[in-house]
Amino acid sequence: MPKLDKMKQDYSIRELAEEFDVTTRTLRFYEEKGLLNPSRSGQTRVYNIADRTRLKLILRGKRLGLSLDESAEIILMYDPIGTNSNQILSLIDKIQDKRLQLEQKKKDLELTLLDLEAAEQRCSESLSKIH
Amino acid sequence: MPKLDKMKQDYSIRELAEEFDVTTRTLRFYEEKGLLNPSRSGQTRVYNIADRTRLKLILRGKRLGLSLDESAEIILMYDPIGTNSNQILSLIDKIQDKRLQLEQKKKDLELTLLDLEAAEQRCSESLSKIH
DNA sequence: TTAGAGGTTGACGTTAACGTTAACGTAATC
DNA sequence: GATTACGTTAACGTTAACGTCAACCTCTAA
Repeated sequence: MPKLDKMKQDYSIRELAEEFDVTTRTLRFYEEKGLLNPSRSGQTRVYNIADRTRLKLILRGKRLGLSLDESAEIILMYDPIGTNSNQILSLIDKIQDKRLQLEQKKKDLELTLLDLEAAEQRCSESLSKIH
Repeated sequence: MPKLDKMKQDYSIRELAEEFDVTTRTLRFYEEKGLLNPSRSGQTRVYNIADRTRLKLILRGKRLGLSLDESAEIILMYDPIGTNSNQILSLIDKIQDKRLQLEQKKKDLELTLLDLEAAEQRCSESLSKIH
């Protein structure tokens, strides 16, 4: 009886690259740096849903201005690696650190958005003066 | 009668560098790239309060993961350069574009924060299970 | 069987954002 | 007048994150 698993999905390197609008070189590069670990069919890379998710997180990190190393660090935080109390406690510390950093980033972002809003406002006023 | 102006403040390159925790090389580099334009006393650079503000904005941009060019672009949006309607309209467009980009960035940021929160939660639960 | 579309591993090239060193000028201080 | 502290320009070095070849495999369709 064949095991039918609708959820199981594999992707070629090209499929994944096109979906996320990156090059295959990028995917190989991420693998070199230890950010992705696709399995192999012969020589050929085979990506599964978990790899896809990791890639998504990496690219989200990039959009936030995180380095690949930083994204890798954060992704590691999502996985329950440590098994003893000390490891978990140290992980909690690291998570809180990152959260603070990102909160700071969020504040900077909001300030910039406010500045842009004000600038747009001034533009509109200039326009209405010109009539 | 000497003009006493308490607000007028000048800074040496070192003062500014130390205040913002960057190197003097960085300030000279920003000038090369057209991001700063300090006046000169002889050969020596003299920064005023406006230069300081621009630097602050550049560094804020960096923390957001913006490139220097992007920051320069944004800073230009703060100044009312265009004087005719078309220029102003085009500026408003650009401002709105940037705002959308930054809003997207903010969403990504918030997602990441949620993920980290969840991760921390799981850690805490692991801990309480260990007891 | 050959042409084409996919994959692979090197390995060198490129850009941004500075770091680093050299070689020099100047002003105060010991 | 030599050292020290600060400034200058010029130029080469460095790192991250890929781009861009080249040279090669492998399967399938014409």
